[in-house]
Amino acid sequence: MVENLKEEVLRLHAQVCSGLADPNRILIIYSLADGPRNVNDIASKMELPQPTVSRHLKILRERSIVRADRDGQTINYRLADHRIIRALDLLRAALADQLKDQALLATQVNENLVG
Amino acid sequence: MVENLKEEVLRLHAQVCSGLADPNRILIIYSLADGPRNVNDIASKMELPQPTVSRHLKILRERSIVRADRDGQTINYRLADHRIIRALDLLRAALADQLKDQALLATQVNENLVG
DNA sequence: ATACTATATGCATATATGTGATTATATGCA
DNA sequence: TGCATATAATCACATATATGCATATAGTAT
Repeated sequence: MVENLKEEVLRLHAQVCSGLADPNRILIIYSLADGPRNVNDIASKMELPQPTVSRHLKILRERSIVRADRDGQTINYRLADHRIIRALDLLRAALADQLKDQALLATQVNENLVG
Repeated sequence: MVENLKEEVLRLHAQVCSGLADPNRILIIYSLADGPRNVNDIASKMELPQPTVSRHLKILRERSIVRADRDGQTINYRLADHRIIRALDLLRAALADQLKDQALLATQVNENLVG
């Protein structure tokens, strides 16, 4: 019973994470970091077809990463929880350090080859 | 040029995130939080076939989420950067709050229906 | 009703997943 | 050096899911 609960939470967890697995969706999330945006704003900013953005927003909605508020004709999307930005920033920091280390390693290898 | 760089980093970022998109991989990551483990340990602990775990580990390796160190006959896997645990915990906290809110909302709706 | 905005659907293509069977790699010992 | 063993990775297959785009539908305001 407890195992099922754990598994369910894990599944949800993974579901949230799968919402982050596309570059366009990460861009959308960051574009919402400053405040709400509607679909067309995001689409024109990202230079993507509107249906494509809409589909990504649907995925983000289903995972409760963003919320939709209708305001007249437009629907504004906003982040459901800004901790997602902090989580992404943590991953970016880790990624940056890793790339830095790889670059350093490449330089050292190159120096060894040259020197 | 700068745009290409940004896109490349985003792609990498999404690649890292896609490594988190499977429940079994999240379990593997958490099972490595306490220290290194080899493939068979993880497989028996998770009750999954060894090739399945090996495949997930390959994905995690390709995304530099885990690193492999050979020690004699066994290969021990460890987390490349523990910030990934912090990022996952942030997402879990956000998810937990959200589930709590939903439960609260459900209770309130129920009270309204009953009372 | 009409124009405008946003969402949903259908299709083709591409990628992910789990599992059993097989192969590869490295170690340990004669 | 050569062989046996333990460990891990890969292959092959079926199934499932994700993606992009074009088109169609639904909802809102004037």
